Amino acid sequence: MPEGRRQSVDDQLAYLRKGAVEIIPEAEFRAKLENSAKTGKPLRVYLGVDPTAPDLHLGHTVVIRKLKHFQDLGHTAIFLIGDFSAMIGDPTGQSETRPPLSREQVDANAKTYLSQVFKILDPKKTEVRYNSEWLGKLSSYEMVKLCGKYSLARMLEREDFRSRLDKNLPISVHELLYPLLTALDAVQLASDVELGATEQKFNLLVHRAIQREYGLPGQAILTMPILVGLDGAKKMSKSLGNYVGITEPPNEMFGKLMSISDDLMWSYYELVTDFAEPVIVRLKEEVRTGVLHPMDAKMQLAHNVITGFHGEAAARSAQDEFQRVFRNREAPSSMPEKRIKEDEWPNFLTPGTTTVPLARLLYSWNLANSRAEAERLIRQGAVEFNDKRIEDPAFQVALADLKHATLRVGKKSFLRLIVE
RNA sequence: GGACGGGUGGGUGAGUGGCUAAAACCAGCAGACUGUAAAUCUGCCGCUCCUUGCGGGCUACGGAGGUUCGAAUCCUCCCCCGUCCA
Repeated sequence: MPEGRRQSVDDQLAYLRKGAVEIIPEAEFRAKLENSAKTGKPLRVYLGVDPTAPDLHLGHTVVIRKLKHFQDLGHTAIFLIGDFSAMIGDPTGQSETRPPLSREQVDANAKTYLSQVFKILDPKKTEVRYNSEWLGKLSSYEMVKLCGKYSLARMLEREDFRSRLDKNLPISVHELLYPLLTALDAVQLASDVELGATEQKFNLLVHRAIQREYGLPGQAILTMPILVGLDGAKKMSKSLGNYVGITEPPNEMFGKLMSISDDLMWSYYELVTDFAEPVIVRLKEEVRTGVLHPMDAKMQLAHNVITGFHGEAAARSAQDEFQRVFRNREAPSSMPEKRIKEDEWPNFLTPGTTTVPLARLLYSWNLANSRAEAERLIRQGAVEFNDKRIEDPAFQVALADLKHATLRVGKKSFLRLIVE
């Protein structure tokens, strides 16, 4: 829905509601939109993100895309980097206390975050703020005053704390401070709306409550679903390894997106593409009735997502490559290369021979995490050397055979060797 | 500060002196089947060395010592977590 600056409130509402789980309170949110339409004053909408990891993945983009929607409608998008709060650690969804991040890590992460966020948001129209700006100089007096505005019982209502308490797991006192401190962001920004994933609901509501304590009207909150990771079970996260990073190369993205289950595909359509709701419904129906092959629907999804980050041409070639390698089982058009100088060979050679154990090569080239694993892979038939499957774990490769050799490990790893 | 309970491999969690690189389950990896799906089935799942063998060596049950031919299992001290009491 491009350039909807002067759209009706109903249209805005419909657009903003797509994919959202909850808008609290709904009526107030509508009133804010109406008021904004009347006065011509854009709403101040913010999303706070703690730079806890250096890279964004598709899961992060769900809520960033929603912020983008507000931006499209002419409202003020504020991207808040929690450079201070990241050093406390958000207890949300954590079964244990987070290790604190150092200043250096946070700064480095914040930097890469922004460049990635601007793949989605319009940098010229985005207000970027850092919460160290005000939290960094908060006095202990103000801190105590802030703590006086919320009760322990209410704090402990929160699911994460409850369950940890029940399971006799530790909760550090500083973790209680997290929602309170970040509430000052909402106060400082004088936000009308705050966005977040559903797991942030508690924090967002605390922010609203504290804003009112500080004499502000109290923001509306809009929550988005958590994107399920590639495994189809847990939330997408880097540490679980079930993610698609938004800076990943197109081929990588394509393969990862194709590996999700058919069921999961629809929530990806919903949350990480701009296909309109009716289009998604139609596709779903076509797959159900057998008009459209689910694999083709999934390819279209992958294509669309990749186009957003890398452009149409890259998406197309990723798709071609995918067909080639995985459907037609051909070698990839280009594979990673390992260059090695001829005079380095002696390091590998078995003394007194001119051969080297294949397992050792796999390990040295990072195709296996250990020699033991390399031998395992060979034993299980996962390894091809020059298109021939090797099953002897003690297989020796002759030096002469190594010039312009290719290695394949499993379905996804290829390596071309170039001896210079 | 006191009393009590607990800390095992990526996770959950068995194991109370040798048969335990450590049950079981989950996760993960590979192969088969496919649409590189999912589900399912089969195998693997600490590191290392070689002569690739039901091979050798090393490391591992919070930490450090000790007892013992032998310790995840017993003893001592320490660290960490929780519960109750103050």
